[in-house]
Amino acid sequence: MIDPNRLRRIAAWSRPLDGAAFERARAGVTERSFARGSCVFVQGQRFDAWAGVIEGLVKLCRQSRDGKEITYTGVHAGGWFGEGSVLKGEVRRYEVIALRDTTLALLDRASFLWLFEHSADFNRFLVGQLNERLGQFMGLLESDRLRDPEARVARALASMFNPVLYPEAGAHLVISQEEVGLLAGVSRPVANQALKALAGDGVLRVEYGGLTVLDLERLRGYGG
DNA sequence: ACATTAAATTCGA
DNA sequence: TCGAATTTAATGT
Repeated sequence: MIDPNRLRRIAAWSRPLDGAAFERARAGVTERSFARGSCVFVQGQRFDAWAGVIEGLVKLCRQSRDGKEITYTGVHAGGWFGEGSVLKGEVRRYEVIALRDTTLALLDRASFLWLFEHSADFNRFLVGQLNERLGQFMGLLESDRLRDPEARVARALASMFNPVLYPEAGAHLVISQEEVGLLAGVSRPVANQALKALAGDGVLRVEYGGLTVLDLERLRGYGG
């Protein structure tokens, strides 16, 4: 069974839980590693666990009929995803790909539902998370500049700096420009240009193998 | 696609 | 264990 301190470290939601709920979470969490490029969850498969990224980076995406791929969002260390599919007990509507070597924590469906039924603290976290995602998707709908690479990159990044979804994350993120491109749905060179433009506006700073956000509000503004 | 530069790794003392 | 040399990864155009 997972060490209690490790669980607290990798799962912000576990920290407010009381003794019984915390033990239930402890019993339900397992860890699993995925190689870069591998598929974590297949679209259409029945999904039975809620997942959190301990280390690495995954993207949630969907193949449309004409073969084009739509990336919903990227999830990096500290982020949890899949609550929708677990709650509704329905098949996955999207697939999850590891963009680099990644370790996930998995909370099995039975434990998730138990916490959902018995823990107000757990529900508080869930509601906050769902609300934040709703806001993200409403922003997506409003956006009229989805074709502009700068806006796409800005949106992809802004979602990864969401302070509710990533309570631990600072302003710095380790991510290559290739990974930015995969998340934003643009080529690596285009991602490079977009990042440079954003850096020129003083919204962020690009570094080797990563970037630092200087003005999150303005970064958000690029998309919606 | 190619050239450049940063970082990680290996190897020899 | 230190640092130079080599290899790998990321960036810029």
